[in-house]
Amino acid sequence: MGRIVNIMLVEDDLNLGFLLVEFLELKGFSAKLYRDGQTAFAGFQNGHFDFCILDVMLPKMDGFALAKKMKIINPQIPIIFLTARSLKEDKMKGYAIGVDDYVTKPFDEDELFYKINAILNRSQISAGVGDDIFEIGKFKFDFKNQSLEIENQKRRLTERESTILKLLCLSRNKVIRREQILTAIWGENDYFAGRSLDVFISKLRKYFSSDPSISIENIPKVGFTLQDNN
Amino acid sequence: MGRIVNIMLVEDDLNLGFLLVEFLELKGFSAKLYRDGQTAFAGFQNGHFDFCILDVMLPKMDGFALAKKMKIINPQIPIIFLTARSLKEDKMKGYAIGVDDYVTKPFDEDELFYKINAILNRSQISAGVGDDIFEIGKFKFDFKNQSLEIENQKRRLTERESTILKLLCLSRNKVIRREQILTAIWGENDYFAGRSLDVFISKLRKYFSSDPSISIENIPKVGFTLQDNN
DNA sequence: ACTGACTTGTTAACGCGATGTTAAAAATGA
DNA sequence: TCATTTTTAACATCGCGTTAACAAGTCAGT
Repeated sequence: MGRIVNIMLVEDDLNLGFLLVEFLELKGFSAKLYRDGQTAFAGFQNGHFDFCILDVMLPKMDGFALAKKMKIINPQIPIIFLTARSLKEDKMKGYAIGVDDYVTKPFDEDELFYKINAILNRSQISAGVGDDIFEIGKFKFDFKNQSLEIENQKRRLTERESTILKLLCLSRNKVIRREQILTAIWGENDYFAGRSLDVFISKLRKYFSSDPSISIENIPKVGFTLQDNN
Repeated sequence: MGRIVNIMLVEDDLNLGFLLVEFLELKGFSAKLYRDGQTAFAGFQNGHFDFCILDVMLPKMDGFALAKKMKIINPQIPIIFLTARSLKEDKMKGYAIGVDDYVTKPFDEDELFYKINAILNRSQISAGVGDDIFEIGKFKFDFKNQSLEIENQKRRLTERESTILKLLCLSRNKVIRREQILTAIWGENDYFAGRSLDVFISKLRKYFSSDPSISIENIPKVGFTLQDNN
């Protein structure tokens, strides 16, 4: 794993924030600072972070809510909470969500660094986001270029189409939950987001209809699965 | 496979030691207590532990030395240190060895429990523990993907079917009470929920009917048991 | 062993929410 | 402005889970 580890830092105290970013970069990480929960979540949807350090108290959306939504999109993402108070209740709440560790302010930078390493060593950071090119049956799907090729036919996909197809590809032959797609793309899973998703699934099915060995199947009340029998 | 996690506990204070073993077993782990570094290391060489909780101050061989030797044998083994003092140098020393976390005495048992889980969740053995894949006779039941395979046949299960089957698997060859299933799934155990359960049991029996060594038996007025004679 | 009340086994039918699909409206962006 | 993409709407369909209905089993009391 020679790749640089991307860390998301969410902290509304900018003094502390910049200090930490500087420290993390000194230690060889790439760190990006967000100052409230909402923009952080937007950043998480678009970017590709390997690790998150969240203040618990945040404007717009608190650390718990933020962590919960991020865990829906990527249940594996390691998260450390920064917290001023060390109430047991708070900690239990965090651990229930799946938070990896707590660091109580004021904290020691070196200790934070070692905790990050301890967690990274144990989490097999998914082999990068790779080249984003997927082989699906006879098709070749290029996420970056938003194109879907078969033999000499080449079709352009839209933003939503390719994002959804990528999510399906990343868990090919496994079930991906509706909720996960909805949170990843729309941030919310209300009724209309759900219907929109169904529309895109319908479109994707049409694109793959020429190859019967590829199918996008519905698991009622749960989600979808991209089946590739090759 | 829902294998039980084996924890090694090394603690020379026997009061605390027994208390912890009891707590860990209550939480569903299997725990073995050692009271000094040497015998612990001997036990580690012979036994098959998934997780270690070490006191730092130990007779014969201190926690650091012990951890270092264990890491040589199995670099992946998760280790948590129990420590009375919270000196920074001590912690750094531990993290340098590859320790996963520190817990400072006096500590909260629940917090220890959550830390263990957090570490297990991202460690590789969790791939064997929390993966929710069960072998039932010749069948392979994948809870997350809601599929039941035998040889080359693959059948999709519904939400309810798989939830109930998972409960049965978790107490395979033991009795699971009707009430327990009803509360877990329907939240209440009224007449109709009970009848629904019977319907699903009937369906599951049908799925397993091709393998006579698997049976779901009723214990009248109590519950069911999934018997696997292999 | 017989009865009667209760529990469980099994199959079928129904209702309703979830999904499939197409088209129109709204948003987006040059 | 127009062209493209996305969302909303509208209608059709499907299948899960519940309920019903009946058969079979269990057990206590006599």
